[in-house]
Amino acid sequence: MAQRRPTLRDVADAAGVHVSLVSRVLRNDPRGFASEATRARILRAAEELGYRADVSARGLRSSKTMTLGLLLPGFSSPVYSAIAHGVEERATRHGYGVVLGTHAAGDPHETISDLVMHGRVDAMLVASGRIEDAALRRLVGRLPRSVVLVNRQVRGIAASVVLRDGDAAASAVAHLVGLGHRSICGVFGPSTLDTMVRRRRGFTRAARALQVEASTLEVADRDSAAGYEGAVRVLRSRRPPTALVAGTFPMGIGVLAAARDEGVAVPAEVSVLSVHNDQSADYLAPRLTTVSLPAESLGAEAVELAMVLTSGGTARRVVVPDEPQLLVRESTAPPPR
Amino acid sequence: MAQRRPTLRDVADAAGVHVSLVSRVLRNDPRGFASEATRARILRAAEELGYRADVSARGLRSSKTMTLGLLLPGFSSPVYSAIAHGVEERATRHGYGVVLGTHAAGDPHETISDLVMHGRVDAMLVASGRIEDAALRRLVGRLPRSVVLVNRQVRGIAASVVLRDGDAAASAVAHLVGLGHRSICGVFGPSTLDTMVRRRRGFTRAARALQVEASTLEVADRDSAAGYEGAVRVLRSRRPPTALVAGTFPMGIGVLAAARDEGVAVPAEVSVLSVHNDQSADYLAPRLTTVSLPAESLGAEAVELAMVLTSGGTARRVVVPDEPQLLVRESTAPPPR
DNA sequence: CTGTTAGCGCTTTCAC
DNA sequence: GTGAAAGCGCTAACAG
Repeated sequence: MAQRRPTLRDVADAAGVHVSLVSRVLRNDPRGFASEATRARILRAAEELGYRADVSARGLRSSKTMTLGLLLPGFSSPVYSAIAHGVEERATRHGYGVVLGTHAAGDPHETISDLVMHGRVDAMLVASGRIEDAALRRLVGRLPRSVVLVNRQVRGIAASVVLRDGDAAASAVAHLVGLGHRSICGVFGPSTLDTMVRRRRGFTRAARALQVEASTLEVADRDSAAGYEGAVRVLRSRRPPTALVAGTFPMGIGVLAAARDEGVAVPAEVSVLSVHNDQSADYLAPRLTTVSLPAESLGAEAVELAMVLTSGGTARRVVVPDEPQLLVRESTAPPPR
Repeated sequence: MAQRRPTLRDVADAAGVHVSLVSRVLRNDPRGFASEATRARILRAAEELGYRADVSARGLRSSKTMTLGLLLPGFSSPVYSAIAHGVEERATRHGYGVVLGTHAAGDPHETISDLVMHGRVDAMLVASGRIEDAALRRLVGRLPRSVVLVNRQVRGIAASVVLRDGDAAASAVAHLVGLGHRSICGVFGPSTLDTMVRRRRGFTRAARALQVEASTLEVADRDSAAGYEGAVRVLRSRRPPTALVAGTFPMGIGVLAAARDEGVAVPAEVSVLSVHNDQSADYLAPRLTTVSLPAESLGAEAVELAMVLTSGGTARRVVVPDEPQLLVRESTAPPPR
């Protein structure tokens, strides 16, 4: 039991050939066209011994670790979980491993440089909104072809993947206007997060295009507490809107709670809607209408872009094309009167 | 820019010594007591060059990858996010990396064996409830000292870390009984998940000890939908209980929604309580009373146990000692009448 | 078609 | 105290 893992050597011996040939055959190296007979023998031997290439050895020799680093600020938001899941799944499909780096409290630089500088990873996927642009640019400057921004764009950094955040917000506005609303307020997280900026822009643009009165409120965070706080302020204002758009799903939960605490009926007196969907939307009171964005694709596409980069391709800005999906539930209705 | 990473060789040259000495000094190898002077020179050179040992090379030579594998079924439940976070944080503190393996759809065996057999990791932390006991035992049989079960115990596998699930459920019962409830129902997920089994046992034991009427219902899953479905059945039964305990937080959300849809007021007509807490508890209607369990510690303790194992220590069953915390919010109250 | 020969960057005996 | 040399398991030139 627990014997040592078989090496290339073991396979070669079993097949009666040289290790290098085994290596080539197993990797489908173009220069390794063995005769059908030996090829079969090698494959069988490898199979029988349960041979798996040692990634350390391979990495050392070829300086490809077959590993991607994923930097997250933590798992505070369901979006991060979705990204992680999408990344892991797609990376696996390409034979890549994923090493996790979070930096809830700590210094993101430390995390990144540890991963990259120890030669642990071939590329870094950075899905943290909290690192400043300048710091990010500095980092990318030192590691030109191996950083992909996820759910974020930064001037001067070419490789990034984002969703149609603006369109999602616009679609929320369109839905409300279709219902008859003429006065809508958007509650968004801090404009240091570029998803929030894009959603706010989409919101404002759509409102202008549809000629409705629209205001936005920026709050300090993008969690339920921030949504709650923002909604309280809006609902207590002199002329409250008839509809509220929350910048994130957790914020939507907060907005709903605020309306309840303020004694404002949803959707009878005010409609509520959030950008981004979540499983639990169906279990809120009332069930929250949302605009769904494919967060898992974000991870998958980021991996694809990383694959392109590591194989010498050129960086691009990717926008995941999936149309935002409006999911009408119970929290939106025509305005009162 | 983007120059190649400095090697041991570079540091040695800069310090005017041999690589082997650098290696020993940098690792604080007991056999490497350099004179204070050279020691200082080496340290300075390494610092200046920004030297970081290449993990592949180190792994190849010492067959220690300084990497832990974390197997999750996905990020379906917030508990998995918490575990991942706890693992990552603690592993980093020990200088270990974490590679993620999920198997939402795919074959968990593939994931595990890929990770382990490619020599990617020194140990595997298995936090999936979905793999069958037998399969797990088989796996551990082949990799004796490198598998740690997280949030799960399996007969025949010594290394595991769990929380005080039973006590958490018991504490929920105690709270309800203290409020005056005499008829309580527990809705738990499938008994193939041993957290569910432990919670159900704790529930039943506490009810018996406190001499109240208690029944349990097993539903097919442990998400909001399952909680909803279970609660509907309970609330429509001939003699519904005055209180419901949900086996997980998502189930608690579902139970709340079911009560609302069935027209049963919470907490006036029925009290609801969940095992496990979550941020969003404060934003539900009504705010959900929960029993909090330290899910992040689960990850941290699993890493500690893995450290023990990889350094030749003996496997043990760890129960994270933290007392479950009852967080009373709005969903529990004395029974009607 | 297949084998030989060098290392990748590091740790680890064993010398001096 | 420090250096020399070997080699972890693999891939990549170059031979044949």
